[in-house]
Amino acid sequence: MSRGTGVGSTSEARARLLSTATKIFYAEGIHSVGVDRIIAEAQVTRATLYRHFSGKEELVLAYLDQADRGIRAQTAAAEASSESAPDKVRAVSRSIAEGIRSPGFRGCAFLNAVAEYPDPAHPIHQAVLAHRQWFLDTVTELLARAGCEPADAAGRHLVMLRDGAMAAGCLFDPQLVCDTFLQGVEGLLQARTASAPAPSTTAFPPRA
Amino acid sequence: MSRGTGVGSTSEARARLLSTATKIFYAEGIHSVGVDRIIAEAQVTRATLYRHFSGKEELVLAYLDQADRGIRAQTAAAEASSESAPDKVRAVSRSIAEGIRSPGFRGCAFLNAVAEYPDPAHPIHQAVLAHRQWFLDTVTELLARAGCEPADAAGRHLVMLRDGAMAAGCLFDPQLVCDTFLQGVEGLLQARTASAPAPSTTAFPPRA
DNA sequence: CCTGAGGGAGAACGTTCGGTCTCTTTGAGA
DNA sequence: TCTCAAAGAGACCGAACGTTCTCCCTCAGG
Repeated sequence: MSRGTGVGSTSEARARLLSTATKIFYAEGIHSVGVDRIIAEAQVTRATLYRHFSGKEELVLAYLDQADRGIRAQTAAAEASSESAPDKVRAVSRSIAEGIRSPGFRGCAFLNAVAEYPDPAHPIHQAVLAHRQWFLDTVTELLARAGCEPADAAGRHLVMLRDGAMAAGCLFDPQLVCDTFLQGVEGLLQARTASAPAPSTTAFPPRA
Repeated sequence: MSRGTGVGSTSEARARLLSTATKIFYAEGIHSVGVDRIIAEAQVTRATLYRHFSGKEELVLAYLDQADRGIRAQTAAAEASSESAPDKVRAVSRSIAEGIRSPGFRGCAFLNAVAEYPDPAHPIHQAVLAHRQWFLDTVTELLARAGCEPADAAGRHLVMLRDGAMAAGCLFDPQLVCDTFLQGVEGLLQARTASAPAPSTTAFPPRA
């Protein structure tokens, strides 16, 4: 009844469904949440869910797709915020750290999802692999332009630090995790580049 | 004598149950595996499971406890295999890399479990936190004896690399992940130790 | 001998799961 | 005005979930 005013061509119920699924799947996991819970919280009937998605699996895929788009946009924005290639790497790393520090952080949505779908042939598993491949490629390209040699090894190193930071960010003190991560990135940039252009303030040798 | 589900029980059926649960939970996750599956594969009846464990949750806790004991033993063995403190760090890291390279590797049992139990108050979540705290303390102590300063930052850095390596080890080429991890550990040791030269020229070996 | 615990076999519990169904109401465009 | 897709409401399905139960067999210790 009093649902909404000016309903456009884009389905409002579908948007509510997806945003609710995103919130709950990320916060509580996938297998442990039933569709009853999602339709109740989205204030949508059962039939509406299956009108927009073929099943729970497609809803999960839509959730991951939305997370993927969000991360790509966030990364692009961070990349665009700096001029030099090394500073682009730093900006992307800082945006990752901001995510870890933000309230409600529950780790990497993709690492969490793949822990629940270990079968490599499963569509959800493959969606995670695709996202990770994009991130590795993006970051390797950035490091190459920053003069890191060899760029692929540097890219794997940066991804490894990110994975560790995302995994630990909701298990340890997020601030300490972010500090460790950003120090690691700085060390990586300085050690792998020949010229070693440091941003005057923070260096790898720690403060106190 | 031993009432309830004491750890010291010497029951043959219980051992079969636990080893089967370990295998299946690690390979396929926890929520997605029912007790029917476990009792069938362990060739044990339903009643026998509930004679030894109060429920599925206690079985999961026993699974994690067994994994914890295994990792502690493996770490102790690696530690004992070397003389100098820095070499002990290298030996522990190498044993981690061996695990990642070994067939059937499906990531860190604890990171996988905590992805399915995000609630910090849940006993399973807390078991993961306890294991991680032990590992951080162990590794920090080792790095302190290796002359790393400050040891706590170095410990967090090493744990972050390990977490990243364990997370990626079953998503990328394990060999590349191990190489990246061990290079990261070597760089950490050389950069954080006062005695080592550690100028940024030779901090990270460019290529193995 | 008897006893009693451990285990096998399996029925059954109530709940929740993901998914399908019918029927009605709504609201915007032709 | 009429039409039709979107959405609500909710009954319903078979299966799987974790759990409890009864009954019977076996075998070592008293």
